[in-house]
Amino acid sequence: MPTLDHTSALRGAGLRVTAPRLATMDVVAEHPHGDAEVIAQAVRERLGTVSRQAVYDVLNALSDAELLRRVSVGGRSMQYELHRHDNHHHLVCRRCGRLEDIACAIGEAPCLTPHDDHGFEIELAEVVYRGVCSDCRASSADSAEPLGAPPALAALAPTAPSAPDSP
Amino acid sequence: MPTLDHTSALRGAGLRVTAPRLATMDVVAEHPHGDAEVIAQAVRERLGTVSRQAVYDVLNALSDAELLRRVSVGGRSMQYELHRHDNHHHLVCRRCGRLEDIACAIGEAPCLTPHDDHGFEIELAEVVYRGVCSDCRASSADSAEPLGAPPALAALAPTAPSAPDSP
DNA sequence: CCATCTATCTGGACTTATTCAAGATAATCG
DNA sequence: CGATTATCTTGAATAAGTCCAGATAGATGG
Repeated sequence: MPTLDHTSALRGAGLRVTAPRLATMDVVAEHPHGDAEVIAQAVRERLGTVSRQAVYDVLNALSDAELLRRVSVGGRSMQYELHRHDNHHHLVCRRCGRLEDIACAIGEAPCLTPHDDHGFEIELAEVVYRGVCSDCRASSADSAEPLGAPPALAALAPTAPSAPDSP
Repeated sequence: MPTLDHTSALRGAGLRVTAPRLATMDVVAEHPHGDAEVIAQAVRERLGTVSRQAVYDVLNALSDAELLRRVSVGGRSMQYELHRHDNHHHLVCRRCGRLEDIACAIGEAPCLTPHDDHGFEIELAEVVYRGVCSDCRASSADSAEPLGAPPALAALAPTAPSAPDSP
C-alpha cells in the first residue's frame, strides 16, 4: 500500500495531501503512461466523482513539483509516469501505442554531443525508439489492425524501413 | 523561385498540382517547422482565402506522399518540414520553442541499440535535444520571459539540470 | 477543344485535449 | 478552533484536428 509514501512525497514537496492527489499518484504508480482521461477514469473508480478539471489540476501540480513526469511521444495527449529523476527514454509501439521505459543506450548521455549544437545550450536529450512490440508482431502475421491502436501514432512514424506485412 | 521544383515534385508523386499545394510547399520550404495554423496564414497571404480544411488536406496529402515530414516535439500541434529522407533529429529551445534540424550525433544510429529492447523490433530512434537557444540565452540575462514563448513547450521540459540564469 | 471523371476545395459542425473563470470546500498553520 | 488560502466543482471556452456533403477544377479521352 504505497499511499503512505505518496502522502509523505506530497508533504515533502510542500503540497497539500488530498484524496484526488493520493488517488492520482496511486493510479500513475500502478498504471504508468496513462493519459489524463485514463487517469481520470481510474481515479473516479476509487473516489466516486472527480471533475476533469481536478484531474488536470492535480496532474499539473504534481508535474510542476516533479512528483510526476509528463511524457509526450507524439500522440495528441500527454502521458504521465512517476518522476524518478533518471532521464530514461521511451519505447513506443507504432501499432498499439504501447509505451515502455528504457534505460539510456550508451553510458549516461549518448546523444548529448551532436555535431553542431547551433548555439544551443543543450540540457538533455530525449530519445524515442519507435518500432513494433512483441505482442503486435505476434498478432500481425495475418491481421493488419489487430488492436484498438491510436491512429495518431501510426501517422507519426516517418519511414517504415521494412515491410510491415509479411508475404 | 522553387515553385517549379515543387510542381515537378507533386507531379512525380502522382499528385495534382494546385495553387494551395504549391503555396504550401513554398511556405514550408521558406519557413520550416511551422504548424498548420502558421502555414495556413502564410498560404492565405499568397492566395487570398484558403480554408482550414484545405490546408490540413494538403498537409496530410503531402505528408502521406513523403514530400513533407511531420515533426512533433511535444507541443500540441504538429510542425512540418520538407522531407529529405535523412532521419535527422531536432533541437528545441524550451524558451521560445525554436526548432532546428540537427544531424545524428554519433555515426548513423547511435541509439538504436538500447540495453534491453523489451521484445520490440526497433525501427528508428528519434532524438530531441532540449535546451536554450543562443537568442534566448542572450536575452535571458535579466528578463525571465522575454519572448512570446509557447507555454506548452516550457511545461514539457522535465528536468533542468543546470541553473538557467548565469551567476 | 470539350466532356467527363475523380481528386480537391469550401463551409460548417463535431471531437478531443486542455485550460479559464468564479465560487464552494477543506487542508494546514497559528 | 478559526482564518487563510490552496484546492476542488461546475460550466463554458479555446485549440488542434477531423468528418461530412456538396461545389469546383485538374487530368485525360475523344
